[in-house]
Amino acid sequence: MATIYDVARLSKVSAKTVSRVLNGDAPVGRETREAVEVAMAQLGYVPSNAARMMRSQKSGLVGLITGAISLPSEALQPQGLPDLFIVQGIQRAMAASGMTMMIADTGGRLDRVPHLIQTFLRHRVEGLIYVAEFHQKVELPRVPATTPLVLANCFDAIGTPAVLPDDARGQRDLVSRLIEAGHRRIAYLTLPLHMVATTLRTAGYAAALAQAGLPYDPALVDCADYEGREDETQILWDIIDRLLRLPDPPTVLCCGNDKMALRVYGILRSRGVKVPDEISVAGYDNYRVIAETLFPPLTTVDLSYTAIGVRAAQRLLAMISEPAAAQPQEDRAPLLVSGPVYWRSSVTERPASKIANLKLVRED
Amino acid sequence: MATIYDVARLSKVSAKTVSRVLNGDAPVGRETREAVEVAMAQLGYVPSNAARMMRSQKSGLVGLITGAISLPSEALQPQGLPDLFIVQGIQRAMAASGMTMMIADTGGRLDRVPHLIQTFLRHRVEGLIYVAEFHQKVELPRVPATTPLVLANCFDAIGTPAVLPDDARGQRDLVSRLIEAGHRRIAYLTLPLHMVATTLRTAGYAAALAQAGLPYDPALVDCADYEGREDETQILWDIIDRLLRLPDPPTVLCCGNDKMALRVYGILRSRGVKVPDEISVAGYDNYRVIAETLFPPLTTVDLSYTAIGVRAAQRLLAMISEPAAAQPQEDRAPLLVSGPVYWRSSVTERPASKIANLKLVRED
DNA sequence: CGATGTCATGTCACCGATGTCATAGCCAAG
DNA sequence: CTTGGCTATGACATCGGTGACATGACATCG
Repeated sequence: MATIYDVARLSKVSAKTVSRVLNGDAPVGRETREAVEVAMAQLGYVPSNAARMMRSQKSGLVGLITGAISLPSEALQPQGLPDLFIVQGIQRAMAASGMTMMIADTGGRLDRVPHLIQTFLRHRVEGLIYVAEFHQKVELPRVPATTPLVLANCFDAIGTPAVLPDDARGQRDLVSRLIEAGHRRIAYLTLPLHMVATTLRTAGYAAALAQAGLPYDPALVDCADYEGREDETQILWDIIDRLLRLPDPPTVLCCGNDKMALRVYGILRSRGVKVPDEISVAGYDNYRVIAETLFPPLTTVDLSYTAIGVRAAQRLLAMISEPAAAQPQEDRAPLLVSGPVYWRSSVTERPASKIANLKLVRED
Repeated sequence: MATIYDVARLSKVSAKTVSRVLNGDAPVGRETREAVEVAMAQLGYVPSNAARMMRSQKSGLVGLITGAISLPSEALQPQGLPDLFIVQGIQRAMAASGMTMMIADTGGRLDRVPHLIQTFLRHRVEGLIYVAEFHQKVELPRVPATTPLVLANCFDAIGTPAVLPDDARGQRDLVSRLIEAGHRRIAYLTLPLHMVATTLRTAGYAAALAQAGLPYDPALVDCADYEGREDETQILWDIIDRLLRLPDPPTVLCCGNDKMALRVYGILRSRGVKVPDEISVAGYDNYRVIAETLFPPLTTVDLSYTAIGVRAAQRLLAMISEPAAAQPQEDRAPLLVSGPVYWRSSVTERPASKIANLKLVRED
């Protein structure tokens, strides 16, 4: 591959002048510049970042580590989608800033992370982002203090800057909206209890009720997702059965995520309960493939993973450009990203009170 | 950041000896090695890839370009998932080979590709992979012949090495399996006609029928996806309505993808037609969030994007290690990747012939 | 016992850019 | 006519490693 010296020779100037043409950091005579440009084009010259980096000590690189790492359990949903959306968001923001991204994934093995970080450091990345697959607590190996690190969709015990979904607010917004629409008996089918999102969203659910002066009825809240269990559909079926038999049954089922809502649709359908005429259903994630395609389309909360990615990237870029130690302490707090409620026809505006109940009787 | 000279000074040897410890490419005395290792640890030394690259002329990098680029139309499904799975596969294979991946996405703008390639060339990537979002024909700017390029999920007019899903075979396998299960009237609801996958899968559908000696009935094949049209659910409804009213209606609906199958479930449900008792449904993609979560779970064809990614990476690695021009011409042919049929309970083994028909009458 | 080979290590140039400093030409101000 | 300032350019060192080659100390072999 042609070097700057080849270009210099061909255009009969010094290498330094070619460098000046490349970087435009000093005046270059018009004719000289043109001659150099011709020579570069003719040779197909592409400057070497490696050489440039050696002098300038700036790599223009950021490293991204992703992977399905969980601290508590190893058994997760085998999806791994959210992190990919986050990656897209990060990529977008990084590209806009002129940074090039190096990406590596752990393939689920936490023990590989140190090695990946090492690889990135060899390339002298100017910053690192770690992306988790779902909102969780992580524990990463220390990275040199000179290399800024941002956590996306996760946080750690030592206060590393993080960007997180605002689960509490999302669920609260949704439930508030349901209450506005006239719903009073709102069931909440949660994701596994050990998940951070579950805790936060349940709090959001409770907050919305409290704000509206409605009672929190424990009978309406149940964990409906025991990941990996064979009989998960059966569990969900039983919970729905129990809810529908309540003396004062819910008029809407809030599901832990859109995927659960999809399953709920199937169960309700096989019981002959019509959505939304007889009971409303809401999800979480705005997982469009499901939410928009389901019939009727699903009311849900947007969990904009892309936005989390963008914010994480911006946060990292700020840390890179700033004098490092100059981070005010409020900047250490996690940044919460929230998305809007998407109101679709799976929820009625004026709930049909007890029709679901009647239906239940007919079914039996 | 500490350099090799710092390590050399601290451990009282020459820089070259430190280099030998690092690379293990020449014998180093036991004590010397240990002293060097101690010094490296003490200084937190991380070798600079840039410097190494300058001498060795090997970057250990591969570039990956991804993005929602379509040649024919700009209006696509806003999903962008497949390419991300492919990226995961590539990443996995690359990591296994010791390569580091740089990734860039086009954000949908084809005109950015040259710039991205330029960036990669500056980093002296040893190879490039271009990943498309769905099976399509693309037209990329020329890259220097010295940098191998592989296309994943797409192909071009000039025979660039490619890795593609075997759509024809996948659909043929599925339909053959349906025929084995006793189905004779198999409807096929295709994706948009301009898509490469549609042409190939329709051919696969026809091939399976031909192989079994069954007639190809044009009345059973229809395009059910006019992307972006407002009334797409209506179109699908009308098609299903027409199919169910046929004198000899289908016993199974093969959908262009799992997402369409999800929509079909909704329509059938609202018509009171039971799946699979009254009619069977099959999808394509094995999009697990849908296929496994739907009730009943969906029979579909696995379109292993991850495998496409792995194969593309392997192909690129082969091109990198080989003497380049030594590619036999059969290696120029696209590599087709096929996945298995996932047989789930949305399809009956012995179809209930005309019950769907009766149902239709009742509904009216 | 000298020739040869292997081990362990060092010296030095070089990879391809850029930063620093020098220099030559030109023009305007003093 | 100097002098200072600006433009346009080049010489050279340097970034942090590695390749080529050299060297000294031993061990082995015929």
